[in-house]
Amino acid sequence: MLVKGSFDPAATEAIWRGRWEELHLGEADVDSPRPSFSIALPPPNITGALHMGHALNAVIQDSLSRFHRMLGYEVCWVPGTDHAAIATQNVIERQLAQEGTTKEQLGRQAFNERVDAWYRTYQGRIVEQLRRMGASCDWSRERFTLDDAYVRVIRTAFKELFDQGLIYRGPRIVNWCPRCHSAISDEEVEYREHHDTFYFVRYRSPDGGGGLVIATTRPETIVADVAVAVAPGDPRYAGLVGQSVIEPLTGRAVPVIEDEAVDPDLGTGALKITPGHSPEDFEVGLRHHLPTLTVISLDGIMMVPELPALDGLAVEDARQVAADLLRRSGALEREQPLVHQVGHCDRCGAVIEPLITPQWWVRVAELAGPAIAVVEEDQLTLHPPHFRRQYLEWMRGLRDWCISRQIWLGHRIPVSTCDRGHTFAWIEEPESCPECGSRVLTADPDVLDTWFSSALWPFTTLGWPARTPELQEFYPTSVLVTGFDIIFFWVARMVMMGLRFTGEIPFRDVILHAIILGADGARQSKSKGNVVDPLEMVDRYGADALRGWGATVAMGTQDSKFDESRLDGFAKFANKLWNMVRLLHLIHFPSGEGRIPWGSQPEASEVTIVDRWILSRLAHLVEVVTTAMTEFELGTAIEAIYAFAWRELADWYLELAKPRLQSHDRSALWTTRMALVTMLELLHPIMPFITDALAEQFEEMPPTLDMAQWPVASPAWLDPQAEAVLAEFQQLTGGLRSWLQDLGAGFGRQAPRVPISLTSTADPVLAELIRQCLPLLVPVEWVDSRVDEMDGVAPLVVGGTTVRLASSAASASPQIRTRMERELDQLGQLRARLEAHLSGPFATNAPEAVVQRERDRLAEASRREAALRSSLGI
RNA sequence: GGGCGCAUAGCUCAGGUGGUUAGAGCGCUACCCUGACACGGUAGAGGCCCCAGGUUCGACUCCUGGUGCGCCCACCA
Repeated sequence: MLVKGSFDPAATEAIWRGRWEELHLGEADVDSPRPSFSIALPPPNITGALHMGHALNAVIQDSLSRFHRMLGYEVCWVPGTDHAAIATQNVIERQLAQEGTTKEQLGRQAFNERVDAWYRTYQGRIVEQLRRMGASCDWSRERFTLDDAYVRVIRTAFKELFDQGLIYRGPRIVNWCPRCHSAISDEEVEYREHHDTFYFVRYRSPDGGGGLVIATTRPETIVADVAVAVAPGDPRYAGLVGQSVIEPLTGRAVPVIEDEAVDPDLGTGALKITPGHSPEDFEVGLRHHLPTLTVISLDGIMMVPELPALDGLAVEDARQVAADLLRRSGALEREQPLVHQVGHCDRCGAVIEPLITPQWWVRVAELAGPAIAVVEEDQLTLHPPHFRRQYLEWMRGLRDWCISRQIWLGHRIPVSTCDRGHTFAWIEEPESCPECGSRVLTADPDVLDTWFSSALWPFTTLGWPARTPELQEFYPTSVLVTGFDIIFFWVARMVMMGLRFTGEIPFRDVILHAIILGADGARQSKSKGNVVDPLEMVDRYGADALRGWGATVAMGTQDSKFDESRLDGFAKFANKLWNMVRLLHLIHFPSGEGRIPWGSQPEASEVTIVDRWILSRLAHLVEVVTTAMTEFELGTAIEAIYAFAWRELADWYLELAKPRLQSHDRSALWTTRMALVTMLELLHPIMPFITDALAEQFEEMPPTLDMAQWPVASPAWLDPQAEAVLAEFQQLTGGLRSWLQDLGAGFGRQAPRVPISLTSTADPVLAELIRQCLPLLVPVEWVDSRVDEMDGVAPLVVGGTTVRLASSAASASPQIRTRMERELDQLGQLRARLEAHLSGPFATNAPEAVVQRERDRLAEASRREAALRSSLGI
């Protein structure tokens, strides 16, 4: 198995995906006595394949799932996909446009077939991508927001809200997208900066008097004005309030009114009121019981038969024409450039046209209250915490949610009206009116906002509205992991709906992770060509490497540029792990297969200081990783494991233990195995493939580490003495290596060893370690010369230890001399700084421990300085 | 207009209840194909931790004010 000296991710991953499936690893058992841990996967939109943002999302959830399995939880991670009505429709419409056709030409049925084909393709792709990344979802519970059961659930939820009066239909001003030909919600409006013209237009009095001047960016809507409003008490217009002025395009008289919404400092302080085409004006109109006029069609075309010059024009064109008309009539007094924000459809980019149309609304005031309370009371926690405030402010300022869409794709609004005017919601499509029995029914033509169905996801996937065992066992879910861009679209609404329908929060913790940008720093999008396919990354670096990357960026608070080099680093790490286990494996089985045995536990007398050191480091690691994983800090966890595995276990412990391992030293074998296996267990949630493949090389392991118990370190392993000794040893080794490098000493196998002598140490344990182990790491050999016989030899001083290069060549080496002089210089500066520091107020004000540390450093510096001086003969 | 986040090595990013020697990956330089690994080893170069004040014995870290970048919210026509 480990014959090859390099890790082959593709082969390993295929094997382990198969094993996990055979073990039904992801399948949750509702009857399990274990405590439950559950996650509802944010169902990816089936608008296309997954990108690196989805990969990150899946990695976090899978790591948490596996971690909790190891902690002994029954884990239920429900996967699925979202039909994403308006988004998918747009994608397919764009595709049709490229083919030179439209959905209308195609017809409903052919269009639907097209959509189904699309869904089939991408559903498969998405599931494949998740599997390849190692996602241990419960595939037996996979859901799609358009499947039959889900449809029924949505109707149930809708009917309930409808019957309770929380859903109503009414003509109100909405964000209308003329391109999508549909209303959209406030959240789907994206504001962009526009550089437009501010037109100052005079409305005269009926008697020909001066009247007043209003300022507007939309002169084409003057024909729909029903009033002019000024701020209450504005002295400039005092005489006009209650009078009329003449709208200058068609000459209608409109009243001058007062309203608090008018800011006297803006424009001229007089505001034309156009309730049919402006949300603010609509409100003013309601307050003053003004009529509404509509002059723009659902296609964004002017409808003003009384003014043929404008009639039939697109809004943009009509604006120029209207300005022209006003200019010629002299009513346009002034024009100035204006920078302001204009709403666009976030799906297609078209400019939003506020229009009055009948739509379906959710009364959110009643739903928002509990959703605010659970966050205020910390029943539900957002991570990172600054999102809490964002959530609360949005929730508090919430206006009714427009949930009807006039598009083809999506869940139908389950409402019909009979010919006698009875309107009712249903779950199964009815044949007759439940009130009067009439069989002449008209079904509502609209479909639902995708987010209405998404809002029900966490409990619907567990079987709601039935009181299923799944719901009992796994709801509320434990944690929700999603990108912070959909906190309002989705998270907030799930909280409202969850509380409404189940009486419980839908999840306890919400992890809002970064959005992954393309390497160019822009949002990933197909049109920009900066989308990275996770599968491509898996093919190139392996799934574990991709997951390692995911762990490091998991809790970033910013958008994160995708950095492929991080995957490269983790691919190399995986290879390193492979070889670390291979080292031990080759000792037991030099030429074949076999499982590494535990061997017997060593006697205390067999345990060396190096063994004690690595176990102490291991104990720290268990502590750090456990805490980090519990707090969702995957980045902290993997960095700690990486540093331990490579920088401590491989670089130092294994190098030092090699000869003992080769002679089958009981303590070395046992310690190596303990360190390796524990490290693999800690790493398994994040990098499951390689860790399972390597754990399999050991005896007495479970079929997968998911079934292993999360490691607990023995407190007895903590060993400050061993850590202190090794720290000095490491420093000494590093120093010696530098010197030898300067000397040009060869490190090759046949290179001659440089003679050194140990002239003093404070600590006998350290002395023994140095004698035994230094030559394992550095090409040196011990000679026993007395110091006074070694004229001018170069000393290396670390702590209480001095090692001398016992060679005249060494001391004569100009590089060594230069290095010594440089070091002496640095030490002088350091000493001066420390002395100054310690003689100042620092010594009296700082805590004793800190001061003592500085004193120790000063002593160390002085000692080294003296040794160098004597050696340099100065 | 309000709010939030970020500014640290060439690039992408960690980090710190304030302690004087700030880290990782990738990249770069030199040497080494050393019996687990060249997807490797060793040594190294590279940082006024955005700027200016303040608090403090001590600030990259805390406070205030700037600057720059990004995001969210908002009915200023």
